[in-house]
Amino acid sequence: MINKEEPKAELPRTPSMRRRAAPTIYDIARLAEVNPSTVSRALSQPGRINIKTEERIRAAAKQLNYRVNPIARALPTGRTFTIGLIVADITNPVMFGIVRGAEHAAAASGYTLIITESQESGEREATAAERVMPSVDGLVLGTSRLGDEKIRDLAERTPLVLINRDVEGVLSVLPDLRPGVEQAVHHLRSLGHQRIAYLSGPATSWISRRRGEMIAVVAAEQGLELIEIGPGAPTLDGGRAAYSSVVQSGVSAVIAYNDLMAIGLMREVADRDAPVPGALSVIGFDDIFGADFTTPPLTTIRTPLDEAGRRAVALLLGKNSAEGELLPTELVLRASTGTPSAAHLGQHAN
Amino acid sequence: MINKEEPKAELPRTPSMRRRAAPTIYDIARLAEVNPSTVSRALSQPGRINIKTEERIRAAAKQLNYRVNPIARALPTGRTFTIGLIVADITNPVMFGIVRGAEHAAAASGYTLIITESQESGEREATAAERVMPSVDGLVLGTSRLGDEKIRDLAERTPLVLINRDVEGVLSVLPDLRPGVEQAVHHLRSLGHQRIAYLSGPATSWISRRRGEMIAVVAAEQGLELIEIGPGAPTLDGGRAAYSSVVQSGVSAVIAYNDLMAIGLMREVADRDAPVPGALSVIGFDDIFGADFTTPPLTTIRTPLDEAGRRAVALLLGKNSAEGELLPTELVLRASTGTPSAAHLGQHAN
DNA sequence: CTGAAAGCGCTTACAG
DNA sequence: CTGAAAGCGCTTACAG
Repeated sequence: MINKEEPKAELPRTPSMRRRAAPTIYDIARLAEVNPSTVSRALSQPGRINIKTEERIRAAAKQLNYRVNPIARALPTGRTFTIGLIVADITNPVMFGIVRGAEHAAAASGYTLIITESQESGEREATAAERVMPSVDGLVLGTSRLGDEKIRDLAERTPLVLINRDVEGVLSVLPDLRPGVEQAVHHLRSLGHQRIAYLSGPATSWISRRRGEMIAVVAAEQGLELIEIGPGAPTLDGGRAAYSSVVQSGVSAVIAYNDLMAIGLMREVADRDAPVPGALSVIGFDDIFGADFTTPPLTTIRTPLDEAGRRAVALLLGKNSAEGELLPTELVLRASTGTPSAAHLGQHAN
Repeated sequence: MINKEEPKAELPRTPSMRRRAAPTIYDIARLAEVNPSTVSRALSQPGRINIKTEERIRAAAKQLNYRVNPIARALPTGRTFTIGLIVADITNPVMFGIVRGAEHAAAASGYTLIITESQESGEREATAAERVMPSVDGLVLGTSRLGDEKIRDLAERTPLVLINRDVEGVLSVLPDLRPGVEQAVHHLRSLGHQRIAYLSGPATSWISRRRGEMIAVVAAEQGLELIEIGPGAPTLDGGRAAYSSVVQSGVSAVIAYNDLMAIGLMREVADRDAPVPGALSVIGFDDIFGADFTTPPLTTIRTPLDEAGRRAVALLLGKNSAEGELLPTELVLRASTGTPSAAHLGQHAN
């Protein structure tokens, strides 16, 4: 489609838009007076052939400004040197960290990243995976909404690493939620909160359930009453939408599934002219870009997103120095948490 | 490297990690009892062959759960159905909008996006372009740091679209800076500012120069004195670093190259216990995610980033319905701008 | 409409 | 060490 376009009359793109044929190993072979197979060896396995010959070939390649065609190389070898990353929603800043870490790790190993979006749909995620699989050496599912079955099925057909998701027999990079959650719950309790809520994310999100479970465990340990609200969309709007449930629940503090929901909830509270943290203390998860820009700055449980992306790619490439190791979490104390006031949002629900 | 790894003894990944051979058109041909070339036609050019035969072939393909191998298809056709997007820095939230828009537009046309980062280096950008070119049907340079020469050279070898950069004879998507800048400058003047600064971005950024030029033109028209500060890194730190120059300049308001610099500057001012906008009014460019989270929320000149990414891909794919049309800009009024106080940051420089 | 063949640009056993 | 050949999974003139 691109190349078939007739040049528009008004645009002077004479040589532009018309692909110049790239030199191949045959061109080099002719120039260096060797067999193409020798060129291939010289270029892809340095040191394996006569040094003189190799030098001659390299010189010819340089002269022709030759670049290997990765597509042509991929066909016989099955190695594409690209990695597919599938995320639920690129719009979500949580992904930025993962994308960035994954891109850097991939680039550092000479790999290219292909990013695809599933739009929070398991079905679309499966389609995307199938579509991209033949072109990649492996897949990382950044925020899978797929069932365990399907994930195992994919893992049988291609190297696969999961982020924030645990499926028996499949590689994954997972956080150690306990330290961050302990610090958060302890922080709330020491502030005087007695009744708190977990605002959960998408029902299909494994990590949302895990976060809720860990909070439940720790809240019980520390003698706090916990109410679960949700599920909701992992977005600003999802957080805003939870406002009335939060009021009804009678809690004085909420830990949201992620920073986006936390921020959305804070803004809804502010829009109702109630103060944060006076009327409601709010804690998020992730520490995304901008979490410290909010008013008040958001207290949040940081999970190292960059590191997750980086490690997922490392696992995929077999550089699994840290295989099985959990990523640390920690509470980042800012200003969205405080002493519950007598007039907190949920007081009349008691 | 991935497939060669010996399965670790402790991991029960027997069939996992070992690629199951995918079915090919030869498998289908055998099953449907036709020639492979017929299979190819049936699948890639529906309606071109006998309907009965086509149905038989489709049934066989379905039964085998066949997916075309895009790499194998790309070799004879030269069409990869993927697009390369090169950005200076994925870390920069400005890119998020572009990436998102580009990804959506690409996906909508059945294309896959490859993202590469040049890390603000023209040299690395050139390398990335060369590396990725054989695998893509076209390139969009999101924030090119390349010289005009090199860009033209690339454009001669592959379909290419520029964002925020104008090079004769090369397709590009550009903003119409005037309305946004006019509104911003007028806004500052009506607030009582008389002496303002433009905090410029990277010296190699074409759009940074354009923004500065447009501000200069409009400031002159409206009778404001303009000082240029910079160049600086287009980051939070770049904004912070400009603090002392801003103080020295004696201005009461600054328009920064982008929101990141604007936010960085605001935070530096706040860290010095000076109020924004009292001590200094600050305006950014772009309206990135989080620009409305800041304290105070950032007044900024919005440029539609998603739309830029989307349109760049559309141009690349020849769906150039809006070719040559400029993207609109507008001032988003928030709270980082106000009346200059007598005690503004730059007062003693006068 | 369909088959047989050649070719896309590489890699890699197999000989010599 | 190097050449000649086959093959990766497709597509597409060329015949029939």
